[in-house]
Amino acid sequence: MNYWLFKSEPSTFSITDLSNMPNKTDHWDGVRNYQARNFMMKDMRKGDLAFFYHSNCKEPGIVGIATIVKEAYPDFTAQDAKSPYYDPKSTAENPRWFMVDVKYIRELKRNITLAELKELKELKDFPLVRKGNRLSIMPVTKEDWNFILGQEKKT
DNA sequence: GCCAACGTTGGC
DNA sequence: GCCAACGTTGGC
Repeated sequence: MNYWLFKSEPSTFSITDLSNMPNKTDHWDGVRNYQARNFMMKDMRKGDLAFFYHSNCKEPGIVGIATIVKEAYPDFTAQDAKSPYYDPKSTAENPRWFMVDVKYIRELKRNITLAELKELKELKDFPLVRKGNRLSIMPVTKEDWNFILGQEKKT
């Protein structure tokens, strides 16, 4: 089993939005980055766990946990000319972009903020805290996953 | 709102 | 295949 981190802007789609979806499940559309896509296609499996990260907001940080309930399949928003994620180069016959379905598990007891994660020397190799990192989906090692979850109880 | 960092595009 | 120009991300 693998661990992940998913970024989302809460003004677009927050952890609360996910928890309010029917069956607390939604498709994770709009990934338009090859590296993120390749992670989804190659390594992401049903049952994997993911941190839900709020980006581009007042207090960026990890706010919850979700799980993968459906493995990579073509992102239909790429073929919808009205969608902001439309990509004419992605066709039904030869889809370029993929998505997975994720289900809400729980919110963390508190927001583990980016500022805080940056302070932790144990996480200095964690991709999220590296300068200029723009990956919207990234792998998390088991060690980092457990270490970060251990921060939840601290104040 | 600013701007550094980064990925993509397209001319050559 | 190089690389300048451009658009986007996302912290601050």
